[in-house]
Amino acid sequence: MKIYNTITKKKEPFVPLEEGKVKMYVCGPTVYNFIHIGNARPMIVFDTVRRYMEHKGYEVNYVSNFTDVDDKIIKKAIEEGVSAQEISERYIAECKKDMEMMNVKPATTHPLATREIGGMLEMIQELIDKGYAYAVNGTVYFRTRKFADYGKLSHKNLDDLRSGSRSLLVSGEDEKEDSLDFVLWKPKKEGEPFWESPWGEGRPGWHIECSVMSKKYLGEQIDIHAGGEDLVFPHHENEIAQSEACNGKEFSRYWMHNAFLNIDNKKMSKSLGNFFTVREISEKYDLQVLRFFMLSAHYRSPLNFSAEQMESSKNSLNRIVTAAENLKHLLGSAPEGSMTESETAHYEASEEFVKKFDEAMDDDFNTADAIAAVFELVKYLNTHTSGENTKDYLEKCLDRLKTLCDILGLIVEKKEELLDTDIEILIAERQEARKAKNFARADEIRNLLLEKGIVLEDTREGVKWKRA
RNA sequence: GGCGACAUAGCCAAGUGGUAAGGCGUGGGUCUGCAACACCCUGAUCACCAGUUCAAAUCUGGUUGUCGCCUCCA
Repeated sequence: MKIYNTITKKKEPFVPLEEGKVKMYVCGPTVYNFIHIGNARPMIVFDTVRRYMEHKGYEVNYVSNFTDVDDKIIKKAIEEGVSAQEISERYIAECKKDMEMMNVKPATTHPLATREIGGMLEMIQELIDKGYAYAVNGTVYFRTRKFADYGKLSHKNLDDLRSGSRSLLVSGEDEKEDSLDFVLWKPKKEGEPFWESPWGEGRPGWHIECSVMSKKYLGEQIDIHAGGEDLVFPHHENEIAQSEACNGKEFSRYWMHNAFLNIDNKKMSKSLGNFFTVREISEKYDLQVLRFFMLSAHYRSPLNFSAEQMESSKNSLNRIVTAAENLKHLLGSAPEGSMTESETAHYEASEEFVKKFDEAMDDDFNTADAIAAVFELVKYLNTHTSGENTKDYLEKCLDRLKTLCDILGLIVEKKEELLDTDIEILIAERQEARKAKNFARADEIRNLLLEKGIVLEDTREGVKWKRA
């Protein structure tokens, strides 16, 4: 398995710190509103990474935080006249609902920044003791000049950064020893949530959260640290500085970053206002469609979101789901017995697509290629299954398809829902009408059901129905 | 201004040295009472120019274009 590592700019073979185990940290969202579809990309992408690793037999300890103290949360709380905690709790709950609809597995641990203040105070103190941080007027800064490797992740030229930021210097910033120094602890402002600290009442800087939570739940060294590409600098660069200065060892072996999601070829951002929330999308589409869309491109390529692409994704996903449904339908009337010789041959031949799928995923999680393999399997199964096949064979085929889809987190098997009695009666009546060649009545019933969201299909093995 | 990425059919998107996967869409056909599903057929020489090589979408240089980071942001 190869992973593209931002820090080396190369695909590297994945070798875990501890055999059979993966320690993975993914930077989570700041919860001051419903998450938007840009937030959803890393969630879906890295959930898929996790699923594939688990499929390969790794025990994955997956940690993803919620940043629940931040200027924007405070601003929103003031607007609504409620506490910051109320805001963050509300949107954490909503975020979890969205994740479930996208079939993103809950993390092993979802730590909250506000519950980890103690650990942050400890790490900040340790950094001060080691000479990597200093306090000025209630603010604690990280001393970037002291950390020799500063810039190794983002590959920035520090002198350029310094001269660039000199012109941006804001008042109050001149208390820093160096323009690149960043905040570990900031003093409270009136009306803001705060905690006691040796440097005065205040709250932690953003970067220190992740260093502390990663250390607490995964240890001083982890296998993979992931997030959106915008986090490379400064967030992840700063995390490395904090963690490595404090712990004296390499923080994370692999750094993974997903590219951005654009909307109609423009960058999406909260400040520009051109964003969709996941919740909005869920009103129009099953979020499985969104998941499929996200996986249809490589995670390191920019992806453009548009209505047209969602329609296309919907149809594509439908092809896979239909194939699974067809298999299940055939299973209903399939004869018992073990696989015949030709069935065995076909089943073995379909292994080729599994192999192609694995190769794609092994190559830095090339989900676009993996999906192509799924489609090839779909076509193969569509062509090589019929009402004459044995139950054994059909079950194995369905299982093979489901296994691949499950790695991608795509649900192809809808829950069995009982038909309302009324609908059953209508289907039966339509069958009578068809027998009597009263097609006008048959079509009338079919359209009636369609309006209720029930789609009928007449197959050789009887009438199939599904919800649109 | 500094750093970096990308440019493949109508749309999306793999492929990084040996004569272009897959999906959507389009058009035609088979099946079906019709429809749906499925299946078959239908499409690109890979932004442009120059070079390296027996051989390049794939390497090198240049041109043009799009985008990202450098500031809170997934």
